[in-house]
Amino acid sequence: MGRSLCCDKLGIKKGPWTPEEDIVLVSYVQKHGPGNWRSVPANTGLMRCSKSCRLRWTNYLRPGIKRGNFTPHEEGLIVHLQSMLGNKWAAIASYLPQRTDNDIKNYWNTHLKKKIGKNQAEDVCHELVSRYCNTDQIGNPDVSTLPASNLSSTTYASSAENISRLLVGWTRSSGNQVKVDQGSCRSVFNQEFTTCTLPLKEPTSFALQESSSEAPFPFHDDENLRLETEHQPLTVLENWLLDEAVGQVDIATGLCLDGMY
DNA sequence: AACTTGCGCAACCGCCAGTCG
DNA sequence: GCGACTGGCGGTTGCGCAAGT
Repeated sequence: MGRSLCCDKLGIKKGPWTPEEDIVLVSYVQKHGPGNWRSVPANTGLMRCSKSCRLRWTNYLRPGIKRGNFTPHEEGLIVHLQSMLGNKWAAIASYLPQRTDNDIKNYWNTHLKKKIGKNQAEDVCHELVSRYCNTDQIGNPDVSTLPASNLSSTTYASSAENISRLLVGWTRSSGNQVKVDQGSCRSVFNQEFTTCTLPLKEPTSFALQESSSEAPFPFHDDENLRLETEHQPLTVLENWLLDEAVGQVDIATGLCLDGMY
């Protein structure tokens, strides 16, 4: 038998936190700062284990937490990061500082996983990665171009560093190009054109720059893009745009504009 | 109105890694 | 080096509520 868990101790309360308990915990943390959770139950009289106190603080009471609906931008970012990092919710959360890893995990499990099939999500996100990230000299995405903000805390900073290391392994292979025309798109795989129609209901709602027939993709003929040749990536993109009800997408960056236009 | 079903989310569980004596 | 302890993380559970019948 392993050692007993703290929450197995007699008298330890489980279940939802009451407002009174929240007040006690917040008051204590405001006075002493987060950390040393072991001492929290002992010094506050809370009949909760230290782990429960820490979780309650980090997932619910911590200042700056944004609750409520996820924006299309956040949604896209989660999908994108999940495809690169897998279920590393803490790492993903480091790029959405106002969201907790628990929130992101819940949102993924209850919304995004259903919306986007596994393979589809992967492909969509490869598309998004191409647009979110600048690349370094050898084609690796530059994580610094991701909208990671407010990385000043040590936890978030170290997570961001971990992501940077993970991203090093993500490289682009050569030989594929993609071009987009307004209302339709075509992809080129190893010199072979495959065309898939993009039946935009309202093409003008997308932020096509200028009046050029070619959207300003962030990569050009002389750049390389990793795409699985057995897929129709832009068909996936099409589904993304139509099914996810993303109102406006900047084709150049892949960013959901979320009412910016 | 009563009951059932499905969903969202807060909280718990178990494992792991780091630290300390 | 070793074991105890703590904090962090990802997976899972179960309660409460809304929607459907």
